[in-house]
This record gives sequence, structure tokens and C-alpha cells, in this order.
Amino acid sequence: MPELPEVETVCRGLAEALIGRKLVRVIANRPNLRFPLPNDLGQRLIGNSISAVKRRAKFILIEMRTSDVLIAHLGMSGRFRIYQNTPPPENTHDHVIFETESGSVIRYNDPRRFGFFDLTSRDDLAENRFLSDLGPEPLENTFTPDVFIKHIKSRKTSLKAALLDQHIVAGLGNIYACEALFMARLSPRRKTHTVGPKRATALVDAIKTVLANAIAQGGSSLRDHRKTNGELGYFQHTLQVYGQENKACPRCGIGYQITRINQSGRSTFFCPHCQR
DNA sequence: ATATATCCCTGCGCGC
DNA sequence: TGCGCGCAGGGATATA
Repeated sequence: MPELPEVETVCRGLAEALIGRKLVRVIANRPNLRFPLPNDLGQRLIGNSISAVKRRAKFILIEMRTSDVLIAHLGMSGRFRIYQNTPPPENTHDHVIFETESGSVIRYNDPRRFGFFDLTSRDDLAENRFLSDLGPEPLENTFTPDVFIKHIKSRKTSLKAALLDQHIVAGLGNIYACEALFMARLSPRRKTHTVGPKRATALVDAIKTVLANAIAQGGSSLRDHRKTNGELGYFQHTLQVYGQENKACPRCGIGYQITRINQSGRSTFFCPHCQR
């Protein structure tokens, strides 16, 4: 599932294929994904060149020379695939097709259609409804233990829920939230108001480390996507708790099992022995 | 105001 | 072998 590291990896791939290139073809194969596709997509993008590809949380920002900005979100199952030469026949879930003057074909594929596109301008980016209320970028210096504590101290919720709340810190999903809590030895059930400077520092450090490691490995989901036979990607071997139900805790060893619980409708994996 | 539930959607793995 | 079911979880929206 695409979380921040996967989105970052996708952005880097898109940047390589798109920056400085002019779009000669933009086709929407259906009127909507999660939301209606912008109806002036082709009109505003065709003949326009890409000047930058950026990421904000799990959002991909494709900036055009005209100051138009295409915002893309992968949702749960969205993928961008780039073909330099003759692309294979289109898949039923190839919903949006881009083609550059240099002949690259970029397809947005999304079986579950939880992803979406939005079109705005650089001037309006900060006020965009998807971006305006996002919390700090976890890998930037603006995300500190002090900032984190300030956001969570008055909340009456669990640490796990706080990490998934994009207003508090933007970009974590279920996998990396579980992994960061494990690394910081903190229980996902711990109430946020019980977190002081020491625990906040451990957690903020863990979040940064987990995300940076995942990015360094090219993310986990993208590697999965490359393997069309369904074989799991490299990051699978790096996961300490996510999906490891009933396995021995990597820290506590035999006799201490990774437990799966449900928090606000989502699975949480953790070790009740070393995560307090 | 914040916390929780519901919804969107398809593919996959499981049990019978 | 196949069918139905539950699960996967991004984020907006509705409800408590």
C-alpha cells in the first residue's frame, strides 16, 4: 500500500520521466476515480511542460511551467507505470494515460479507484482542500518532539490513531505507524496525553528512521508492483511487526508473540511485552 | 471541538 | 472447483 516512502519513490520515477518534457496526450478513460476527474485536464496539460515533481505527505504534485499543478493521490491501489518504448495493451484499470513529446507513456492504474486527481495552481496550492490542513512533513526539521507533543497533549486518543491522523503528522499509514511504534517501544494503545519529551523524542526519531530506511529501499509497495508474479518485495523482510501476527517478537524472542488488535477499524500489530 | 463510524472499490485468500 | 465472505486501508463525510 502506498504510504510516504512509496509515494516518494513514485515521485522520483515520475520526475525522471517528466521534468522538462512536454505532454502531447492526456486521456481519461473514465470520468471519475474517488472523485470526478478535472474536466479540463487535457486542456490545461496538453502542450504544457513539467517543471517539477514534488511530494507533500502522500500527495504527488506535478508542477507545470504555466503554474498549473496536478495533484495526484494513489489511494490504496494506485500505481503509475512508465513505458519508454512500446507499451503493452492497456489494462482495464488503466484510468488515465499521459504521453510526452519524447515518447514516454505514463499510465495511472488503480483497480480500487480510491486514488484521485485535482488540478490547481501554484498560487492556490496552500489553500487546496486536500493540502491545507496537513500536519508537518515527518522527514523535515519542522517535525520535532516539541511540535509533536503540542499537537497530541490535549487529545484523548491512542498513539496509533494519532500517527494516522494526517493533521498531526502527514504521510504515515498503517504499516509505518505500526513499525515506528515498535521501534520506539511504545504501545499503540497508549493515550497521547501520557507522552512526555522522552517518549516523544523516541517516537519522532523512530518515525524518521523507519521512513528514511523505507525510502532508501525504494519503498515496499513499488517493489511489489514491479513483480507481476505477486512475489513480495524486499521491504517485506524488513517489517518487524506489520503482518507478523503470532510470530515471535524480533526483540523479545521466542515466547513473546506479535499481537494483532483492531483500532478504529484498522489492524494494529505490536508486541505487548516490549511496547509500553 | 474531537472521536468514531461509514463509505467508496476490487482482488485475494480462506473455509466450506 | 467454485462460491461467498471478510479483509486490506487511503481519506472524505456523516454522526455522536
